[in-house]
Amino acid sequence: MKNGKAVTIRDVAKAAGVSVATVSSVLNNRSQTRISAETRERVLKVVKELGYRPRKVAQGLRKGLTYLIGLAIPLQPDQPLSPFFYEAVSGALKVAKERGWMVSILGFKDRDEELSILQKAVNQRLVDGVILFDPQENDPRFPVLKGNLPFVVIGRTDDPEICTVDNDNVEAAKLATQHLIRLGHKRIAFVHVPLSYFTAKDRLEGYKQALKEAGLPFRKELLVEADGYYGVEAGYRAMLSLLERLKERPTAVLAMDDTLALGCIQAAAEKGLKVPTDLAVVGFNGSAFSAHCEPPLTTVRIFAETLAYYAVDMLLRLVRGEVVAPSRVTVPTQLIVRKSCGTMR
Amino acid sequence: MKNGKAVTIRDVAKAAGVSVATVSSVLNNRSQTRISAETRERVLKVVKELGYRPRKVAQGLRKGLTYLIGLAIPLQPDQPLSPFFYEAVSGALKVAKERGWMVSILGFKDRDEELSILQKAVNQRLVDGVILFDPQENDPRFPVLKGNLPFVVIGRTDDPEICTVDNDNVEAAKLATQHLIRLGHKRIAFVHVPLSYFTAKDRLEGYKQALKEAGLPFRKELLVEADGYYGVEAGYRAMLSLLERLKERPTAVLAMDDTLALGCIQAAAEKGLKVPTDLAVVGFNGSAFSAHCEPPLTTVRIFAETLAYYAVDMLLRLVRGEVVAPSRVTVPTQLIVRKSCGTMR
DNA sequence: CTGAAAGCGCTTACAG
DNA sequence: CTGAAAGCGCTTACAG
Repeated sequence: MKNGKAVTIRDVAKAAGVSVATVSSVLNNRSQTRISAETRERVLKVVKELGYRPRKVAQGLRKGLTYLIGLAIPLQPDQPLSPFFYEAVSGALKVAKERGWMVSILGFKDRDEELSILQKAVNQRLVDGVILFDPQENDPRFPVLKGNLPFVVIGRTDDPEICTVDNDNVEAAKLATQHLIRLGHKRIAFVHVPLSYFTAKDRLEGYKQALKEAGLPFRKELLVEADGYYGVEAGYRAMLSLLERLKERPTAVLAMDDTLALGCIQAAAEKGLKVPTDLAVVGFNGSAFSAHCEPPLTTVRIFAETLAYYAVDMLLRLVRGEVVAPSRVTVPTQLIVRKSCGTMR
Repeated sequence: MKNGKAVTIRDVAKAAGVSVATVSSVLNNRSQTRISAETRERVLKVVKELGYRPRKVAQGLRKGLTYLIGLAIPLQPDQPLSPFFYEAVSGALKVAKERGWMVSILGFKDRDEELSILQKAVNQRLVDGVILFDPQENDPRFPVLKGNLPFVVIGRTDDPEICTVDNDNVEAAKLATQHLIRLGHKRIAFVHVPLSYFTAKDRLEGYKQALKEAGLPFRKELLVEADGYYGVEAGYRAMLSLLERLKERPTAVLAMDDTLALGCIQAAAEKGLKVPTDLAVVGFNGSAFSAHCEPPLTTVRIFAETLAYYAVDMLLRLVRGEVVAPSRVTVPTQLIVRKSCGTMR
């Protein structure tokens, strides 16, 4: 087939001396149509000889499918992607491949671009379904997609009709906070992204619950919203502003993400504070680098690959119209204790 | 259109009282067919009202295109992707979007899987073209693709017929080595991936040239091949074995990648060596984390986003049959001096 | 057990 | 200036 015209089902049919319908039936193992063993064998032989494989795009047009699922992922050239999404892509790819689907990255730099890309995906039927990340309250993406394109959200939503895959973020943050409390900390800061994100909301809730159960007061002044969503710089700025603002500084900080935690460590260093002796730090995600920074980061491991695996699995069932009841899957997290949180005070 | 059947070109034609051919001509601005201003306007109005957008997959079948380009990227769940690929995806997405193409990730865990995926891409016409990374000598991927599917390689090849986008890796490694020499180093180790990769070969060449021009001897014992391709662990093991093997230890090390460099720093620490005082370290890539590790890493910045941008641009021209002469594009690099290489000895 | 025909949603010569 | 027809490469009822 090198350099030649691509071989089509027609070529196979001609070479095998049967109709294209027969070739198709053999290849798809249609139960409706019984094919004699010898015909089937002849067809299969020719298929193998010619190296024929049905064109996905042609099957797709006929079946109304693109065999493509889209991952709506933030991609800023300057601000490199969080390892979280890397793992997610990897998990998505895994299921997709198993099921004969492909994964396309729907990259965007802000919410507006994301919305326009999703709208385009709907209009041009670019993909069969979409995976969405980081849901917010009144998420503007849902109305664009609802009823038009199947989608699954990684995270929590307030709309019970939407399929989601999420961690128990309340529990995760609670465990992390309890760990710090057990080490003797009483003033624990919390660095978070905007609370309109359910993930931030849930983790704040877990943080509060842990304090409450330990009989510690919740102090609003120990909360900081990172101004740049995620990222080292954002964490750095958040921690710096916190340290400058507070009369009595915190002895520990729980950061919503490893990159934010890294930024906190930098800010602390700049203020002459040593981690973990002067400031205990705990992050979220358990990204690869978290084990290799200085000091190694205590973190709540989020299994992004697993989240994405389940999400795509669910999405593919939606695409096939298999799921009726909206499902919500919960993936466990895991506290990884390293040096940055220190030991008993 | 919510929940209803998707609107097709037929619907538009009917609503506008014209033929589908006319709608298509209007939408594609065909120069062959002159359409009267009023017809065009009427069609455009209906298109807007109905929110019609031609289905990509249908256009594709007709034009023999998938409007999809594939990025063949290593993806091991356990070993998270290097930031290099992140940036590359981002660059690829940028051009693709500009030109109305989509990007699909062709993930694989080893060379065998990569080959089988590429073969599948050829047979099933999954994509219109492919971007390949990290070329080797006698690269087994080229024969699979050549003549069957357009492709562009990020890196250097020995086959002049293949389109490539690359850095001048000889020059880059030379500049980095010269910098270390200028700081007073005479025993500079080089941690590299297998030399069958052209990138490793070229960087070794630059390293050698710098030594030679400075009148320093090239010592084979200062070379180490990382056993795990890239990654912190691989760098750690490489450096450890080097330190244990050598009687007289190096005062500096050039690592082929930031993750390898990070591993070298860890190994050094374990052996009681301080970076940069006891050991100067220089990496490659300039990944985001390189500015935030301890100490901040001196590194040769590789602009993966730009590499991918040019590669996809070139690939799209190949797909359209525009490029005749095989092209090779070279993207500049940049030495970023931070703390890990230290100062004058 | 197998084939002829219709059709998925477009675009493109070709007529008129 | 515009439309009828063919066709991209498949799959799927439907005949026979």
